[in-house]
Amino acid sequence: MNRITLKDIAIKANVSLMTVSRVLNNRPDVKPETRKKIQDLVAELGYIPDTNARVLKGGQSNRIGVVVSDIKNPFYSELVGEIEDQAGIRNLSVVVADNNKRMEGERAAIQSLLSTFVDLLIIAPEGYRTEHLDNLLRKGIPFVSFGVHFEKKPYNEIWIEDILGGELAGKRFSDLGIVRPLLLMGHPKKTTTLSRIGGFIKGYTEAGGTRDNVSIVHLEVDWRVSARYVAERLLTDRHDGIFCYNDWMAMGALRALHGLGLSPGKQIPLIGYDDVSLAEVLGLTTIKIPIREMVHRLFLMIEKKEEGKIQFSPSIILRETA
Amino acid sequence: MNRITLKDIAIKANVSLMTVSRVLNNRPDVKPETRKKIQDLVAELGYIPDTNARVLKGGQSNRIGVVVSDIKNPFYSELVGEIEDQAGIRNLSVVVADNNKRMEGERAAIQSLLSTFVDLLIIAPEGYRTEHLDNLLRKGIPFVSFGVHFEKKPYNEIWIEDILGGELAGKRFSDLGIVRPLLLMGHPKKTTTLSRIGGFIKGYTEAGGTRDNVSIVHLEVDWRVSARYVAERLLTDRHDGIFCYNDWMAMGALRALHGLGLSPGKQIPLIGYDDVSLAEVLGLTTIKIPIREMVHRLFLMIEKKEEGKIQFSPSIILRETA
DNA sequence: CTGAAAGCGCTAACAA
DNA sequence: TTGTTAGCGCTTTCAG
Repeated sequence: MNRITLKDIAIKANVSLMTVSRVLNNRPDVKPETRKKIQDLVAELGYIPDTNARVLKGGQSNRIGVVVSDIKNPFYSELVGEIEDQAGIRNLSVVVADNNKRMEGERAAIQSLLSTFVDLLIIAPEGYRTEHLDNLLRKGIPFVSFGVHFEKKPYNEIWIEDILGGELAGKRFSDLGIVRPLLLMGHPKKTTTLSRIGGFIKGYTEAGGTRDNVSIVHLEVDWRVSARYVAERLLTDRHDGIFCYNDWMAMGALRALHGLGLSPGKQIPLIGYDDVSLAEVLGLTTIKIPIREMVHRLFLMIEKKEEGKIQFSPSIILRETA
Repeated sequence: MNRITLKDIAIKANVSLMTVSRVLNNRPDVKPETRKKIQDLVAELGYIPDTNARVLKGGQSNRIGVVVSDIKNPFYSELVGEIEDQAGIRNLSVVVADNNKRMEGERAAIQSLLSTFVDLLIIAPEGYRTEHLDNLLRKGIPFVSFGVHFEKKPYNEIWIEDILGGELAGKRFSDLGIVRPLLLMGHPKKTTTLSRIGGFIKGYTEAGGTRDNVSIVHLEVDWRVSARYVAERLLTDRHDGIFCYNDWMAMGALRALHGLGLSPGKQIPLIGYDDVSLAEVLGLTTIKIPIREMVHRLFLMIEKKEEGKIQFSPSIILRETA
């Protein structure tokens, strides 16, 4: 394999390692001719610096790690896409780790990213256990929590006000006269789940709905699972509206509604969450999380080395399904 | 930040660096008590090995790099998801680089992955320029091309027979009596584009269709772009069927058809390509690329250090839209 | 079974 | 403006 190293270049150019290093790092103190000669050589030989060595020496890795729950979920793939775009502009590599929707996976994912030594971790946490995040804090490893709010923890965060998101959906359902809403939710311990449920009930009851009529089901966050649930239970349980934890699950519900010969929107209102581009295609009414703006802000935070908690507000996007 | 190193452990355990290293690498020649003591210490201190140092010393990085065109395209996010899953099982990290749909981006992406030193690159190439791949070959950097077939190049490949895929769509359109098919395709120089078009024409004409009636348009691979095209041109150009380069574009076409008040399938047949899970939800007839099986095979290839070209065949999945 | 020495590619600090 | 030295954390080799 025989990678080309600084040394190779130094020898060919008849200078020392350091001179080459200086040129590569754009240091001012190199004679123009020497610089030129080295630059030509670098281009000619196709030299690629070894980030590992640089990191070992205590430098930046120019890598950022991203931990998401499931890259197949379009919310996360759009998130990673935005991060990729912003990172690309800044010449950063993105290392992605998928935790397979498991809390335990989140620990493993972080561990794996740490061993490759990234400059910063962006974590979209499962959110109901925090020891591993506390650990990062203790070790002084920089990270930002994306999406989830930990009120009592001093983590840096870019988060979204999920209670408001739930409220918007609840109010809408009440306005539409839904009397037996079905909430297809994710893991019952996740803060996001709890906030969305709490918000929904708040919005629904404040607008006149009856709390006892709200059915909440916790399912695996996967469209196939939500599709199956809706197909099997919607009619027997006589629900007249569905609010989903995210668009990914709503997509399954939509599929099932079509299968049942029901028209989403006309007969059974359906609201998703996230507003991935899929939602627009499906005509899905949903609660929008402004991913792009959040990621943009995230990078500003990184660059300015700001700390703190930045809150974004969701909004409801009305389309055909509700 | 003060990461915990081998040395820290060695000092605490009153042994040398080497003994600790041996324990961590599961070498047999360590006294059981010593091993136990060190393992306890490792767990207690939360030691995480530094992959960079290991790599520098000439070891494996346990990282694989993946270059895709656009992670927001569900085909690629599913691909990365599958790779993640397989990699996770094997304790490998996945470094993703998005080339922003640009050829030039592909070079940059590869460059960036090489500087972080991955053991292997998985590249879903744009496919109409190959110098950078030839370069990898020359340097002896292991990589596998995913999806695209380079007949005359000795690259390792897991590829899909796109001509057959196109043929299946073309035959279907001819069988359905489509007389003015519209082909919404990607970059005109990509081999995959060319194969799918060539295959379509072959299948279409062999089944009785007239070649001159086939309209081919090359668009940016993005659902918004295809949606706009269909909305603006479908009716004026009197097309009666649409075959898309992939499901991502088909999704846009579907959206536009709904907007025009046309029923996909009944009035205007629509066929996509890839069979991402989205397609199932949308009831989209499509040409299936067996991603999971391909990735599975890819990892077998990696493990056995096999070389060569492995071909998969697409199949048509009939759903509502055609 | 355990340890000492050397060196991977790079850069910070100092020296010339 | 350029070079020398040392060392980041780890593993390979060789010596106890």
